[in-house]
Amino acid sequence: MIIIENNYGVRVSGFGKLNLPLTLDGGQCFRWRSLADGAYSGGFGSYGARILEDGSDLLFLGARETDIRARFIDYLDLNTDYEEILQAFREDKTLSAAIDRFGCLRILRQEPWETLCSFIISACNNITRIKGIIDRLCTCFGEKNGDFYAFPAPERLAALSEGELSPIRAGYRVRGILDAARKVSSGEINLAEISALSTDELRTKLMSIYGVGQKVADCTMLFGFSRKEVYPVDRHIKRLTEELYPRGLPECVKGFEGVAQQYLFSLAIK
DNA sequence: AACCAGGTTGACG
DNA sequence: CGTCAACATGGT
Repeated sequence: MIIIENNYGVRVSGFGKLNLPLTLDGGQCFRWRSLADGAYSGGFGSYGARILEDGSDLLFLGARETDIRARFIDYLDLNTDYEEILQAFREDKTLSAAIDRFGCLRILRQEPWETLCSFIISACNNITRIKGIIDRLCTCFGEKNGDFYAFPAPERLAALSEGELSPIRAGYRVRGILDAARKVSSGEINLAEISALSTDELRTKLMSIYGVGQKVADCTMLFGFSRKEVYPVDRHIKRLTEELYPRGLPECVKGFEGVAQQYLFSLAIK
């Protein structure tokens, strides 16, 4: 991979392929939006940026080079070789067609806290509105870094009452947000420590939070703990899986069920 | 204007 | 165990 800084920003090349629009705006995360010029503006944690595609390169604007090297590259999972994974998926007809259509969808390596909180909000909600709620959550309670509002820390949210969270208009999901913030900030759930747990133990831990069932726990594990073998089942994936794979997932996705899931989810929503 | 949205919970049989 | 309504809000 090559990373060079020039007057405009930072150019990254030689990382293989990436479907940037669908990776940043395909339901894995909720803080990016497309601009009129095709660039994506947004961020994660306390890091904001604008990302522009230039051929097979990426141009990062408005972020520091050190953050791009230390954070954004990993966030976009550019250090992972997807060729091998997708090659195996070719054995399945549906996935092969999805790869032809969508190219290389990468599984973002997001922060556990932001992912957990985001997917609590996602419950029985549509993506447009999820984005709106998270936007308000960040502008109301996140620290401002330049023109980007950081995702609020659990300590900040834990100090709030349900009433104080009403401006974000998250409805009944507020109770879950607060329970997660309280358990995480108090250390009752240590996100760094539990990242070492097995999938089943990790899921159980996450599900001890109010508003976190199996689906939200699994999305948190896939997108926030980089567990690519986890297969979150929402209403779309349930329907598609029963339809396509009544006798179980194909052997060729083993170990990367979560990646396959993201292709199927894209088929369902696009 | 009705139907739907990347569900979860608690009550009931 | 499985089913089911309630939950708060607004996008399409």
